Amino acid sequence: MSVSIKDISKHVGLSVSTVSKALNGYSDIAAETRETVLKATEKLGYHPNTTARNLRRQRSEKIGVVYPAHAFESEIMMGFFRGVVLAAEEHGYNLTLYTAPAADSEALRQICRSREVDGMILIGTSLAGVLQASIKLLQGEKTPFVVLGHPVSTKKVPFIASDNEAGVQSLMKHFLQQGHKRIAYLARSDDSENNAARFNAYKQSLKKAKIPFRAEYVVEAPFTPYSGIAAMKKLLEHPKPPTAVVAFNDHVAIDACRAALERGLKIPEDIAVAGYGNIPSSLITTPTVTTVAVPLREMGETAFATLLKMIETGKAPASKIFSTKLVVRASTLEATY
Amino acid sequence: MSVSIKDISKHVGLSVSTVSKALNGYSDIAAETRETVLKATEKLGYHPNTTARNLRRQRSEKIGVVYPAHAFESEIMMGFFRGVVLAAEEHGYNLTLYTAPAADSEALRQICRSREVDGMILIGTSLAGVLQASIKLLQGEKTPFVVLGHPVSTKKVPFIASDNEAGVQSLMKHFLQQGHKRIAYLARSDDSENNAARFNAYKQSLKKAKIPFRAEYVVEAPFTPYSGIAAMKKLLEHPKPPTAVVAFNDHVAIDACRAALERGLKIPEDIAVAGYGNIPSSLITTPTVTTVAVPLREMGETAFATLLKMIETGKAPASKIFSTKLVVRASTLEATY
DNA sequence: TTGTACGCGTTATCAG
DNA sequence: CTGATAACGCGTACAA
Repeated sequence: MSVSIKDISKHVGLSVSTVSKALNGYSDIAAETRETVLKATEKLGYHPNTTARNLRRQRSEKIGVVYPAHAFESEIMMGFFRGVVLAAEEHGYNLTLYTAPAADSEALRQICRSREVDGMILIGTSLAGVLQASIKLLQGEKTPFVVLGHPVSTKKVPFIASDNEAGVQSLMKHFLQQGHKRIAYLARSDDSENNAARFNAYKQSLKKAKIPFRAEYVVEAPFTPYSGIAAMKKLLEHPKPPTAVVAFNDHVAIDACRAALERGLKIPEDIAVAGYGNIPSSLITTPTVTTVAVPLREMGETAFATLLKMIETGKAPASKIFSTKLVVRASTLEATY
Repeated sequence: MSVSIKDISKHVGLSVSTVSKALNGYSDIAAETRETVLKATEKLGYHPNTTARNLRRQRSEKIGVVYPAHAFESEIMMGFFRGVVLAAEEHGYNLTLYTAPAADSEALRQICRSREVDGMILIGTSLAGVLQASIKLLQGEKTPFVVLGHPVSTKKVPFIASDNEAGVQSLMKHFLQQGHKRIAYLARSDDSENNAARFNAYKQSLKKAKIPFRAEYVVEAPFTPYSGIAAMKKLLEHPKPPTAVVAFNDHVAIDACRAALERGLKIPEDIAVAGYGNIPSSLITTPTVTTVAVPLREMGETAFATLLKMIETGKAPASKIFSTKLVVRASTLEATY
């Protein structure tokens, strides 16, 4: 058994509540008394039992982070995590990890009802529908939450996302200016809202440039390691393969590059490839990958800050959409058609 | 206020304790009574308050994971994390995150005394001394803990590590067989024990091959992003630069490759580079990086399993050292001297 | 300024 | 088989 407030109470001959007050900085405690208590605290090596404190205070100073099962394989997620972790540390909160419930969201409800966290951050991207289901469920509970890395159409749910449309538009503009006509899109329908927005920007850009949309130039790359390789291979089997590829994200783009290189193609001369996210890996592959830079860490920090505000004020702050920045690298650089 | 056991008690007209027993599967409860209680539970949407339960049970079903501040930038750490996360989920435990205390380990003591976790996993690698200090402190507490990814010389502290010596030896053997005479080592003294072991294997291998050790062929690459670039540059300034480089880990090796390529060198013709860890990135860079494969995920899982055993039995299981496997890739492949 | 008493939600013990 | 009672460790109106 650890040393508790009761032990101190006995040791200094004061009541438990006096000790408690002294420790919690109440003003109605004699300076001398406080001194005595603090000394005993030091001497006995007392540390408040957070479980008991939480039970009493009805909060835990902990934030739950819910993430898709394979998050630790995605550098995008890790970028978000970094931000959340940093912000949490700064504000004296700890993080409790929960993998997103594959099917039943019952687990989530349990977490809310059990009050083991003061709020939750849902890191976006998950199998289609799962995130939506989770959101729906959480709306029925009182635990505040924010969604990170994924726009949410449901009103009143604060989310932190990047400007998918503008990001992909800048990419498309880059390709169109280079004279590309056959531009493909490697999709991730699993990541519903993000994909929808990026796909839409892709289509709109084509339309604006009066280039007909071709369904054969859209191939799926699901959220499994190296899925982009198979997707790209399929794309290259087309009799008139694309000259440029917009990948859903950098992981897919990197995979796509590998697949193209393995086919003996030159990047960007034969085919240009671009991604989304500006993850660390996009800088170390050959060729380096042109991408849409997204402030992952900052978004994570903002998600935390937003949640904190919800916890403190009880109100839902506005969602935030971060603007992006085109980063042109070798994978698209030298192509001039 | 959430619905509590008391509400159910009222609703079904049974005492609180009977309800509790029914819910916890005690055998001395009439089947019918249990049925009634379970139904009410369902109807009222009851979920046990874990904080209260933990206070009573004196445990939290949570494991603390302590990691160095920049862990989310290291794929090695992420590999460990994956394993820990998976194992925790499988065993119904949740993870609470703590960044390793930079200086004062007082925070760690607080965590132990406050009993907010049942045990802790210290993910190795941190600024020199910090991990040692933490271990020393934790030994004075009763919270069980294991160290992951870092051998520990202190007896009675269970750790999960990879076989550094054998790993680097296999790498050195590979280089020596190719005829390399000038082999360099990019060190990371911060990661004390791992580095010591790898460095030692490097030196021993040289000695065995009767190649004199040269201090100029050892350069530091601290635990900061892209530190390997500067280290490699320094190495290449040597009038007689090495023909092969053993990097502390894959991140450093990848950096080293970049630096060499930027200098216009060919890999592996001009200089061969090998790393340690077999992280995902080592497979997607150009050239792909020869490395020592380490079962990161499995190590994480084992760390968790070991800790669980400690929690359940109160005894300290043996440490485990995982054997490694040489993975030869393009960065060393074609060199034949 | 200090102490008393109670409650947070749960579980364990012991009578009945 | 069921229920009253205490206890886990802490915080806070209220009384003294």
